[in-house]
Amino acid sequence: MVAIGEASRLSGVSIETIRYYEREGIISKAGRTAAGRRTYSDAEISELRFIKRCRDLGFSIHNAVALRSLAHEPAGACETVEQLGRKHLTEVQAKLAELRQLESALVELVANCEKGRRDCPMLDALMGQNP
Amino acid sequence: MVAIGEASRLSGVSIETIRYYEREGIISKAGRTAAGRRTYSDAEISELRFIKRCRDLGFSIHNAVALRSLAHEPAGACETVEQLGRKHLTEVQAKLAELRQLESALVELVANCEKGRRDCPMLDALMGQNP
DNA sequence: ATGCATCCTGTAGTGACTACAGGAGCAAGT
DNA sequence: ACTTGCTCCTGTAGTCACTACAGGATGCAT
Repeated sequence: MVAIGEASRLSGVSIETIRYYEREGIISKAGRTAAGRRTYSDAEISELRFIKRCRDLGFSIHNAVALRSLAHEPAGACETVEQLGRKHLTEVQAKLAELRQLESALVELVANCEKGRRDCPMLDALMGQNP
Repeated sequence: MVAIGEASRLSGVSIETIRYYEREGIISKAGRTAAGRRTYSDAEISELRFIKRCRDLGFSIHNAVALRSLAHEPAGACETVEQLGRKHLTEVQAKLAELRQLESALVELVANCEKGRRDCPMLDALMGQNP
C-alpha cells in the first residue's frame, strides 16, 4: 500500500488526475489511512496504468473504462476489444488524413510567403472573396 | 445588411458560434434592428469567413484574431504572418508525427487480434506489468 | 521544535464551442 | 384578423479531460 504520490510515480498518472479519476468515478474510491490519506494497492496502480495506456493510445476515458471492464470479464471479451480497437484506429486514420490535408494547405500558404514579395499571399488567401 | 441566419450561411460559421464570438469579444458587436436582432454587413461577414478559414487551418482563436489584426495593418505585416504560419505548420507536423506513431501502435495491437486466438493480446498489452 | 514535503478539500479555469429552455418577433397564407 | 412556422433573443449549463490554485492538515527527519 502506497500513498498517492508514489502511486502517481508508479503509474505515470499525475496526482491531480488520480484524484480527478476518483471524483468522477473512473476508478473506484481509494482506501484511506486513519488520517484520511489515500492508499493504493498494486492492483489499483495497475488499474491506473491500464487507463494511462489507453489514454496514451488516444482512447477516450469512456472507452478506457469500457476496455477495463472487458479485461475483468471471464472470457469472450476479445472480440469486443478488437471492435473498439478497430473503430478507434479508423478514427485515428481519419484524423491523420485530415491533418495531412491541413499540412499541405499550410505548406502551400507559407511557401508563397518566402519569395520576397511585397504583398502577403497568405493574408490574401485568408481574406479571399469567394465562399 | 443581413440577419444572423444569413450571415451564418454566407460565412459557414454557425449562429451559436457567431453569438459566442461576439460574447467573447472575438468579433466586434453586431448592430441591431429596432427589435433587437443582430445585423451584419458584407465586411462583418468577411471577418467571420476570415476567422473560419483560420480555424479550418487549425489556428487557435487567439492566433486567428492576431492574423486578422495583421490583415488590417497598413503594411509590413507579412513577415509576422509568415512566422505565425510556420510556427503553426511545425505544430501540425509534430501532431502528425505523434498520430502516425499512435496509428502504428494501434495497427500492431489490432493485428494481433485477428489471428483467431483464444486469449486477448490487446488486453494483455494494456495490462502488462512493466511500467 | 522546526522545517519541509506531502497530503487534503473545494473551487475555478482551459478551448472552442454546443445545446437547450423559455420567450418574442416576423412573414406568408387563409 | 388570425394562425402557422420560422427565425431570433437571452441566459445558463454541458462537453472533454484535465490543470491550477488557495488554504489548511499531517508526516518525517533533524
